[in-house]
Amino acid sequence: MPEPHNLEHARHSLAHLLGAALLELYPGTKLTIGPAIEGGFYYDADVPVKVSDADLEKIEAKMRELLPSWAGFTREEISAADASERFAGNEYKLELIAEIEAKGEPVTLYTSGSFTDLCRGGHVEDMGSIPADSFKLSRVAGAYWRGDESRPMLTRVYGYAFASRAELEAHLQVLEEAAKRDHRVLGKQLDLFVFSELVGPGLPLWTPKGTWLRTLLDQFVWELRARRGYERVEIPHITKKDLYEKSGHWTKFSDELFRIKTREGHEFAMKPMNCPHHAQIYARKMWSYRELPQRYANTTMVYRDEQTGELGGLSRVRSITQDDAHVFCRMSQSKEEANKIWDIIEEFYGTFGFELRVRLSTHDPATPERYLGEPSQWEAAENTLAELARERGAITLAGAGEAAFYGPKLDFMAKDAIGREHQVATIQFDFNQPERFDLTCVGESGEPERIVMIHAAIMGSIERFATVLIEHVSGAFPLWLSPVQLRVLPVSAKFAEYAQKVADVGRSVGLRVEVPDADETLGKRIRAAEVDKVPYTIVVGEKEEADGTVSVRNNRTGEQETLPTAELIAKLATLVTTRS
RNA sequence: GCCGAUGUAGCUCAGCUGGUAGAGCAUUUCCAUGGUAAGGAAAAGGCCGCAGGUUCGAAUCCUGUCAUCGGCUCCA
Repeated sequence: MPEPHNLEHARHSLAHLLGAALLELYPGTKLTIGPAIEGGFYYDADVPVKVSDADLEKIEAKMRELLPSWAGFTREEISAADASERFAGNEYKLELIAEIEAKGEPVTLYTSGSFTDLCRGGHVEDMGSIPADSFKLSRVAGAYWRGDESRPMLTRVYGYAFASRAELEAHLQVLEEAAKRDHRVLGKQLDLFVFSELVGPGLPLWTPKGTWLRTLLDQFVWELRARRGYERVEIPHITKKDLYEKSGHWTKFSDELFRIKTREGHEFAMKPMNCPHHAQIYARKMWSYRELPQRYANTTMVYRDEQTGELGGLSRVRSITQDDAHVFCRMSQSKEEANKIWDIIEEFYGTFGFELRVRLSTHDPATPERYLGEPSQWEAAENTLAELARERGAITLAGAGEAAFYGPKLDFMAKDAIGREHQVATIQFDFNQPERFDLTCVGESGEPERIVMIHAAIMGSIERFATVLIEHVSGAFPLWLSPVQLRVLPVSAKFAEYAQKVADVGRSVGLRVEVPDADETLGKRIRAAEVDKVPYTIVVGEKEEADGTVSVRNNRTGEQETLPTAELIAKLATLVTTRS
């Protein structure tokens, strides 16, 4: 969302102030760049000493100390040569100056207080307009110069900045809310998955409850696919390197491949993707165009040797479960197939209340060498996708240059309950693998015809989708997806038998029901069900047993009612089958 | 992988400047037999991440290592 223009100026001005503070506190510091960002600002500097989070207070104090001596910013335009002299010894600024000069832009300096910085502008008129309590330094981090990992690592200090103290605090509140929804916290609390130091980083272990979640999500996707003619396939998790040499992935993925050498010296790899395997299933025979499309679905793990620093919770792992599917079809069928996949995506994400946005990712005509295949083929495929988007009335973002090297795609972004957007599903056309594996069908004329392959992941990866979903619903899954759907609590042990009877009625229609021992007070057991985010708690005692009823408590709303057992169970069963 | 921080009981966390560990919740047992968000008591539970080093003595200081977190780079 766009923020008031002057707030961005305030943030940028505060970055200057931060730079000045760093310079004063750490002599020998070489400043680089300090932009405004969403929510605040940062400054990247080459600081000769180690700066840690503990120093933030000191830096912030220095900023507040300097602030009153700053007023407006004065602009000064100087020659590149003068600027270079002025920033002699600061190779970062010199690099920037050279770039500005090369672009033919004016070299400008901005001064406030006693601090002058190379800057293109965009400041507040008066530093006095920035409340001293409207900003807060948040953390120190490392960042590569120019975002290039082959270049020096700089010290980056981040700060939050808003128009007022109240807005700053509101922002911190939002962050706190997000932290409460953190899938790592909820995953532990709800007992969904764990990591073991013995198993290794990025290799999640799924508990019984977490496995229910995975299974139910996968089943849902499978139902949507089965209705559209997909068939399940299964493949081994390792393969000879030859497969990836042929597919072209051996070089592209080489750093990420987990390699295996057999005792006879043959080289294998854990699969980092499934498409080549699926292509080999397709390639098993000659196909008539009448038999196409062939649609193969396969939920399976792939393995990628991600750098340890990139791993985090479930959102970035080394064993990734993809709900992968590939459609092998003629180009003329591709639109209809993409349309069907889109239907699945819409129904799937709609069920959870995600708002979707679509990006049409096309090739960049300026760099044809980055793409494989005929320009005419690309154009046709991109037109197909654009047409489809138009027909569906979707608001599509243009993503020129965002295509994969092997074909254009539609990328879907889902907005979650607290407004964050996540890239989720994709529909990708692939010209590369049909070419490399010589995938064809026999057309009407009896001649072989090159086919197209469509990659169709709905969740993308179950791990990543699970993080998005857990945080979206804050751990309170809809009934159909809850690992435990119902907890039956007898008021006391006297009614344990009746509680079991009620549970059995639920289980007979496929509900997942728990009946904990009545060895704690009722209040405590009700609280436990609430904390565990079980959707419904049933309480039974003397009255219910006599009437054949149950008292049910909706743990999402706190409402409760008493009704005949059969009636409640039938109601819940309906909610489950309709996924409402 | 890089920069910074953190690692103490199953979980969440105390443990000041070095003198070999503590709470709450969870667990187990006993009492209480409960009516819609925590009844009471007791017990058990720790290679203070791991390996070295400094020291009479290390959870505490130093080095290395592993893991986690916040970023960077990369990515489903």
